[in-house]
Parts: sequence; C-alpha cells; structure tokens
Amino acid sequence: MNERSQKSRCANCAIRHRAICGALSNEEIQSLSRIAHSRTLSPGETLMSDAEPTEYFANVISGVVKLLKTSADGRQQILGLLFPTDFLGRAYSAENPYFAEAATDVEICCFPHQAFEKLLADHPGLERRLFERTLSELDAAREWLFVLGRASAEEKVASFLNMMARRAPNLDYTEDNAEAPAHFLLPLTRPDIADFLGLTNETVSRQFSKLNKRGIIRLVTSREVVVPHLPRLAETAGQTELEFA
Amino acid sequence: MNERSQKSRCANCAIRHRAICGALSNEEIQSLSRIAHSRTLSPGETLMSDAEPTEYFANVISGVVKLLKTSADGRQQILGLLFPTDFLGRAYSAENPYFAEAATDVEICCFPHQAFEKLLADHPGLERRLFERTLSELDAAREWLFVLGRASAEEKVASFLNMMARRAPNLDYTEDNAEAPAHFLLPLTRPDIADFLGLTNETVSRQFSKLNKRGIIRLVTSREVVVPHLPRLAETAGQTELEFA
DNA sequence: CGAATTGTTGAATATTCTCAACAGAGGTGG
DNA sequence: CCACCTCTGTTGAGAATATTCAACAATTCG
Repeated sequence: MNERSQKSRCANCAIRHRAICGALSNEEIQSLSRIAHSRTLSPGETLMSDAEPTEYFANVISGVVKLLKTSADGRQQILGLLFPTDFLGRAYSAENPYFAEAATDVEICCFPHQAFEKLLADHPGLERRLFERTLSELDAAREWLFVLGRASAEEKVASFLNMMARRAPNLDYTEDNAEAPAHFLLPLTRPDIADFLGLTNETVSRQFSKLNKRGIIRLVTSREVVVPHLPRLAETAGQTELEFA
Repeated sequence: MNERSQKSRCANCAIRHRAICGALSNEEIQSLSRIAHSRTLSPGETLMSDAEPTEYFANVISGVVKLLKTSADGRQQILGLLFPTDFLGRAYSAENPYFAEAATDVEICCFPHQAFEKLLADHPGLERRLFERTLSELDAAREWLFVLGRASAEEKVASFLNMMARRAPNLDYTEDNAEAPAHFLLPLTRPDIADFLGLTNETVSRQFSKLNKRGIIRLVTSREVVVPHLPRLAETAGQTELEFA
C-alpha cells in the first residue's frame, strides 16, 4: 500500500486522459482525488478473488493484471489481460466472477464502491464511457474465443506476440510505424502465456524457438522480443485483422 | 418480413417481462410499440454482417441466433448463442464486429437505431438494464474461454449439453428440478456444435455416441436428447459450477 | 555461491483431425 | 407414393498435433 500525495493526485495522473476518468472535468477530477487512493502490488499478488466481494473498483496505472479462472483439478485459463487505463471490478455488484492477479509489478488507482457508484450516477458521461469499455472487453474476449477455438499452437503464439507488440506498455505502438521493428518486454512468464493460450508451457516454448529460428521474432532474452517486421508476424497469426481492444 | 398487429403488440409480447423492455412501464411500452416491428427468419439467414452496418437493434423472441466469426481460409468459430430475451446489436455504433445468423427458425423484434437510442437516453433504467446484459454476455464469453482453452473434447460436449439443458427454449428449466430428467431439442446441427466448441463435427459426433453409450445422455433422435440425471452430466463437463448467463 | 524458479529441448504417448465410406432423414418431382 | 437426391450424422483407419514425462540449461533471488 503506497499512498500518493493527496492534493492534485488525479490531475497529474499518468493516464489522466486515457482512462475513464478522462470523461471528467478538472473540477470533477478534484472530487475524484478525494475518494481515490493508489496501491502497488508485486507479481503473483491477488487483487480480486471470486471468494470474497471487492471493496473497490480500480484503474490500472502501470503493469499488467491477469484475469483468471481455475478449475478444481488445477487447470488454469487466463480470461483477459488488463493494461494501463483498463478497468478492474464491476459496477452495481461487489461479487467477482473470477480472480485477478498481478502479472508484473502493478500500480492501481482504487475507488471505494459506493463513492464510485455515486460518481457514476452523477456523471452520465462516465457511465457511458464505462459501458463502452465493457463492450471493448466483450469484443476482446470474443476475439480470443476464435483464437482458442480455431488457431494452431503456432498461430496462438503469434497472435499473442502480435497483441503484445501493440500493447506491451513500454512500447509506443502507433499505426504509423506498423512496418517498423517492434521491441518490447513480455509481461508474462511462459506458463502464464500457456494459460492464456490454452497450451502447455513446453508447447509455448517450442513455438517461441520455432518463430525465432524462422526469423519472425528475435529473442534477445527469454523475455525480451524484437519483431523485425510486424506484418509478417500478423500473417503467421492468421492475418485475421484482430483488434485486441 | 412478418408484421404483427400494430396496437398492443409489445404489451402482449411473449417475453414482455423478461427482455430489456421489462424495464419500461405500460405507457412506455405503448411508445415502443410504435417504433418496433417483428421479423421472422429461416435457418442460415443472416441477421447481421460485419461488412455492412445494421439499421436496427433487436430482441430475440423465439429461436436461437448464432454469433460467428469466419477466417479467410474458411475456419469458423461461434462466439455466442442468443436465446429468447437476448439482445442483438450494439448501442452507439452501427458497426458490427461479427456475423449473426439464424440457427433455427427465428423471430426477432426490431427497433430502428436512432429511435432506440433516444429511448435509451430517456429511460436510464433501460440503459442500465442493457449494461447489465452486456456484463452477462461478457461473463458468458469468458466462461467459454475456459471451456475452449482447457476442456477435453468430452468435457466440451458435456458442457454444451449442460448449457442446452438449461437454455434450450422448449425446456422449462428451474433450479427446483435440477435432479429431474431433462428433455430437449438441440437447436444446432453437429457442424454448428463443432464450430461452437472448437472441434470437428466427427469428434462431436463421437463424443455424443460415447455419452449415449455411457448413459449420461439418451439420444432419442440425433437432435432430441434426454438427460436422465443432470448432475452427472455437469460432473462430466468438469463440474466447474458454470453459470451460462 | 547455492537454491529455486523459469525456460528449453527430446522422446514417447495421447488426443484430435483428416480422409473416406456409409447410413438415415427429409424434401422434390415424376 | 415411391425413387432419388441432398444434407446431416455416424463410424473407422491412419496421420498430425499437442501433451506428458523427463532431463537439463539459464536466470533470479537470497
């Protein structure tokens, strides 16, 4: 738990204009500051559990959060990844249908449940923005349904890398340099990637090696990736024009 | 295209209180009647395409609708199924991220885009209800992520049958008779089921035969199923306490 | 520096897919 | 009304793909 200075916290927030808070005016941001507090977590720490209700909503400020579901016999599936500006928790219900866990070092900005719902009620623009984000999450989940159901192991790993090349936080991806080399750090371990793609870590590792040998990616270290030519990676992923909202 | 009598159409609607319209008062329903029209479709007909914007939102009144995504090389994945009371189309955007196709004979109730968005703006309860349905869709999509990523062919088919036992329209499933035999018609063909589960139709067919031999289901015809003991089917599906919103 | 975690690779196995043949149901026209 | 055709579903045999088990390398952390 790592509290920031109280006064202009939100106004100076790194994701001030990209998160849902972007729908709020500067005065409204002031009142938001009063109810918000930030928190830092280490990899593996639980942010949210389906066993107990959550007392807050949160925006991801930095790092990556895994949403996951585990079965009784230990199988695990990552249902989605949250990147900076993404939202964690659900309006109008404190129940959580799944787990959320920090994949990397994570910083989140928390709003108490009740106060946030009041804010929602007072600012229709905010609610609308939240709704649109939920639709994006739905689109993203459905994109992955196709990947999990119909892609080969190679296509799955390529799809994942393709998504990471766009979203990995330390890379400034823009449409302009779609053909330029991409260079980024993977926020997930091999077993995590496997849990995301519905594969085993061995299969993921083998596909990384194969893509590396074929020159579609270059593994600087096991976590550091260079993609010389993004369209070629996208092609390997099945060129299905994915959006990854 | 099959227009109904204009006057009290909505008030007499079979799903009046279960669809999102249930949020509206009787007077409001009157004004809704004025902008709504119903349509019937045959199996295989397209309701919505990602190629062209849709001119309406719609509620499913009867039948089952497939949401699907097809890749360039012909692979197909069903992303979700819409049952009566479910909603088709997206607020605030006429673009569709995927296809919608009638799986059975289907009757839908259509609202022109603009008129419906006005209705949404005027009735916050309606918008809220729409938002909550979207959250349910998101939950359902994420449940299937687990099934597609981590379930065996047998578990996939059992999960599907388990879902059908609850939702197949001609079965009145209630929590009370969770242990009673279920009896229903499958709204999907074997290839459709395969596209839903990320399998081939041959594998689906083999798993049906196996479950039939083991007595977990009884195939009256290829489309008519009896489940003598639902908990046993749920157990075969992986007992993962699925909700299938 | 040593232990523990993370990642890679190989060989054998299991599962699912592909290709192919055939059976049953449903619809159409002679 | 039946013969025929098509579409849907079933089953088998062989092939492909991913998993399991296992050993080992590399990296990180204390």
